[in-house]
Amino acid sequence: MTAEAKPRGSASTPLTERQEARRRRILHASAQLAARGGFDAVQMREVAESSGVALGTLYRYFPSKIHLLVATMQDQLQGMHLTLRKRPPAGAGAAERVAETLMRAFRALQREPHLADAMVRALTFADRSVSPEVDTVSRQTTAIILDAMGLDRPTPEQLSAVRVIEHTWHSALITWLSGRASIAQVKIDIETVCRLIDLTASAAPRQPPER
Amino acid sequence: MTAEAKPRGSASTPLTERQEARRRRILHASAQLAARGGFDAVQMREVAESSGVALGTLYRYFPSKIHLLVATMQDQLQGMHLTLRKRPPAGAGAAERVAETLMRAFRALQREPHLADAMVRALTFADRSVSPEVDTVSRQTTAIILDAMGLDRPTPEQLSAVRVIEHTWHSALITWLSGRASIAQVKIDIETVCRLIDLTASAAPRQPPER
DNA sequence: CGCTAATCTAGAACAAGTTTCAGCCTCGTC
DNA sequence: GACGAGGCTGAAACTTGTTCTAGATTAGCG
Repeated sequence: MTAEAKPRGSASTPLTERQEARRRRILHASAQLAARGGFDAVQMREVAESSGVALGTLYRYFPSKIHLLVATMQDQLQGMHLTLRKRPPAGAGAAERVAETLMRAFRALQREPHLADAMVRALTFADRSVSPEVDTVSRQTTAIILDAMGLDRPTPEQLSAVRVIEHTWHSALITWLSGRASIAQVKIDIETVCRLIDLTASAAPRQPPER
Repeated sequence: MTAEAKPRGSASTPLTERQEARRRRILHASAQLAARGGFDAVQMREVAESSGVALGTLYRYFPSKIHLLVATMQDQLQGMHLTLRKRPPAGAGAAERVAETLMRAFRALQREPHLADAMVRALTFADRSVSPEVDTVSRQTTAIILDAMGLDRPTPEQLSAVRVIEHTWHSALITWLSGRASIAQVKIDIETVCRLIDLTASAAPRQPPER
């Protein structure tokens, strides 16, 4: 019942330097193990040992394996967002640009399919106790897509389209990771769903369809 | 290395009557436990005891908890498909009919949210070893949607749209189950993605756009 | 520097999914 | 009706996520 200050979340306690370093080591170990063997290879004891931290400490930083992997995803997504921003997509329409961006992200994931597996499986398996963290990931993804669309003040309709695109993105990734869809198929699905953007664009009077 | 004939899958061994009964008892116990407490409440020992079967036998019928829950979903989906067929959707366009059908299915799931949780979580968490079973579920879902569209010979484009709808359906369910989206939001997402159907309809020369 | 509370460590312990095994039972066959 | 193969049972064992505890360390503070 004491007002404990766990090193969780965002602004609970500022985290000392050593704590920040520990957290970073843990995330690094997690990503490394995940890259090697996917979700199953990320074993809490191994993560602890591999990052030079006691099991109890690992659990203090990340209250479950799912929390850990979702945090790993936040970490990776952040890097990806920065990378993507460096070379913005070149397509003419918003739909093309979003599709191009997502395909670029997809190719990045293909380079580490096991890591992708671990992160995506954790994300979709997460229950209510991880909602805040999953929500953060979702917001990051939304930001990436809106970036690609070149919007900063989207209409509700456009937000709906973006949500649907995210749904498709996650689910398509899963079907690919579990070997039920080919890379080509994922590409098609992404391109298909991105057409929704044009649909809402015509309804949104922001960018007049001067053609 | 012996050519064992496990009571798995479709056509391995015809399954005797008692075996069929066992299988049914197991699925029933699974659904019941799931309906009570969701994914976590489906504990293999409990399923075994509750269906009057030894743990080893349970594992002979369903090689993992995920297999069991995916099979449970197949079972439930089949029932749902029959129910839905009885009263076909009444909307004018294919998009409306699909949206209506999915919303009807969604309301059915809302009646047993814990069961929905267990099934959907299992479905998205399934790895490659469950691919055939997950694929069956996917085909069942596709059949339901095509039914609602009133198609029996869809174009590749329409199949893409259906796949995207399925993606959205699964992912939207997950966000709802984990409390990150409201029922209203799921409705909007479904309606949004269903607009894709109209998009492909105009491109498909089957139903001439006689206005 | 010395104190106190919080944090960290090592390790045991627990929970639930999964595997294994010895022995009994059932089914199809002769 | 006896036989043999495979299926079923009961129980123990193993794995990995998670929790708990006692003692050592560390951080912040007077």
